[in-house]
Amino acid sequence: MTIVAAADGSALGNPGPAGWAWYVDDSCWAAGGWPHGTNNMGELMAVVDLLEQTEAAGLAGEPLKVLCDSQYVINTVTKWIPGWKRKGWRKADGKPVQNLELVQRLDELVAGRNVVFEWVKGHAGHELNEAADLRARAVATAYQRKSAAIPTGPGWAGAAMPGADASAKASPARAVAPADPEPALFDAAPLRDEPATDEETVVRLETSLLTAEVRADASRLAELLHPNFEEIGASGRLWDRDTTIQALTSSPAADAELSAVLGVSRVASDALLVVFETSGSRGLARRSSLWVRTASGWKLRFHQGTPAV
Amino acid sequence: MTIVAAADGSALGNPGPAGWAWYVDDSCWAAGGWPHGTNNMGELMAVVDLLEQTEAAGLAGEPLKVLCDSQYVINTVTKWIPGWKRKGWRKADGKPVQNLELVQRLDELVAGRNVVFEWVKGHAGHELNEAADLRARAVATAYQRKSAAIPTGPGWAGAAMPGADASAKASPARAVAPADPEPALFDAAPLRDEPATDEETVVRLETSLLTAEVRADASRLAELLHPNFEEIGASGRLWDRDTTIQALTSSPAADAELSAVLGVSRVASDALLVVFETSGSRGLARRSSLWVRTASGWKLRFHQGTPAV
RNA sequence: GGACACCUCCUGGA
DNA sequence: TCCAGGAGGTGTCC
Repeated sequence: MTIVAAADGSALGNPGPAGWAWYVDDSCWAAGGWPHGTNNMGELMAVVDLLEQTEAAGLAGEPLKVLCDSQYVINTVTKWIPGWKRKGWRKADGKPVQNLELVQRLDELVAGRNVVFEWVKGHAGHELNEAADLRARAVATAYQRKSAAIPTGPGWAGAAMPGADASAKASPARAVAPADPEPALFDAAPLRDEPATDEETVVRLETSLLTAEVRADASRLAELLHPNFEEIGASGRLWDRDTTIQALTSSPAADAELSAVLGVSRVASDALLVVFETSGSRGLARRSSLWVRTASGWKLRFHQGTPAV
Repeated sequence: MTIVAAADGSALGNPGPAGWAWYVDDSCWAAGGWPHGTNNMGELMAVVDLLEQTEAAGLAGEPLKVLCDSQYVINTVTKWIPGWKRKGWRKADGKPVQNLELVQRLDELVAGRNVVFEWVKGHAGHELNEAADLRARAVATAYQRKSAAIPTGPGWAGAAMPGADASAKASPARAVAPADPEPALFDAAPLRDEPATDEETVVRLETSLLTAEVRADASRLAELLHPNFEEIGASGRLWDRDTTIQALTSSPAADAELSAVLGVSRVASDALLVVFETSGSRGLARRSSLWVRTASGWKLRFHQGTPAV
């Protein structure tokens, strides 16, 4: 039989704490989210996860109907992707497509599957849509409260069970009940994808920039340096992005190491300032780095170093 | 003396039988309503009538403070009207502004008057607000019962009297000549001067920080330096806010001047990065300043200087 | 310019 | 709990 599921996303403040969910019935739904995301990331991820879980459950051959209130998602998958591919994942205006990773996952997942998308008006009383909405919002709220318990749902029952195999499928309608009779609504935050805080992320990135490995890697540098990156070096010299990448890759040896992080502060919702010290062949230097969050992650926007007496 | 009045509206069922009222004291208040109206019509009309009656009483020159629990009314008069005018009385989404007639009356009435609006939380025990609320609701209830008697209040004593004219003003304390040539001290959106861009503002502030005048002024410094201000000085020394203010005020002489602004970039919606050069007794230095916008204006969050070869 | 979604805030009610 | 009257914004695409 055709599987019918609703998918929805939520982002408090947008961007802000975000959640996604898909829902078939009370014993078959899943949800997740991020400490910081957009409404559209949520809308996309809800569909991506639905496709992944049905596939993992061996239902890739089953017709699937996805109820979705986001025209962005529906148009992405049914209209816009072919054009974007043709243009190297560029939009009509030449700028890169947003949420590219999710969009490409969606594109691959949908290939060869029997899926139809149906637009439903949001908040109009459609039962499945409301159920997905509720669960997506619950996750966003949990992230907002920095709650430990993220209500992720049972997923596709049977698929989630490591032991599930063909023999188990003898049983009725929708697979086996999980060993735990409890519907398992609230999983403790799974350790595996414990989201690092933004502060941790940025310090990790900062540290990586001091390693020879990253300094030798032009594409990694290009990922980490903001398009408008500038730097005032410890010598007082001004550097721009291209010059910096060129200089680093041509002599990547690490010449200083991070000796202390003096502070990591959020100076705007999407900007973190890291103040730290390095020590190396040229002595102690105090440094600041301004990291900003973009659609494709945290980028170093500005750096300045000053030799310390 | 400054007149202080509360204004409030009420609509049973919303929309439904509706009332409005303003209140100064038990002998000076007015109320009215409609058989069918909205809460916001009531909130607007309460202020409109207050302005009309004070004007008719010859008190247009008197400072007036309006206590109002409706953010809709306060934002309308202090923030949104200029934008609506620019867009032909359209809202952000292109649809027409609601309650247009009342809004335009309010706009005309407020022009050239010395009015301040203060938001008070509804139903939080503010005496004047409760008194106005009571009277607005009484009118709405009267309309609901199709009562013949609508409690409209005494109005502005004397003003409501048809015979009131200039000669009557010999009487009490308040009142000043309405011919007052004073132009409008209304503190919302001064239309007269083009607002500076954020970039201009921040460069001006940055420049002012290099003057002896500002460096000597602890309270001005306290205004300009963010509560979490930090600095890496050109010597490599770390400074915090208090230490900086103390050092500057104890030896405020300007020891460098701004020789070039190398860039002003928005790194977040409320954060600007200024990169510039100074030259002074200790030679050339390249510097960066991170300014962030707070409720009380732009504040310097971080500064770093590096001597240039 | 259009569309869908995600919100934020205040008030008024039943 | 539920609903309505009002405004502001962002995320995304065409």
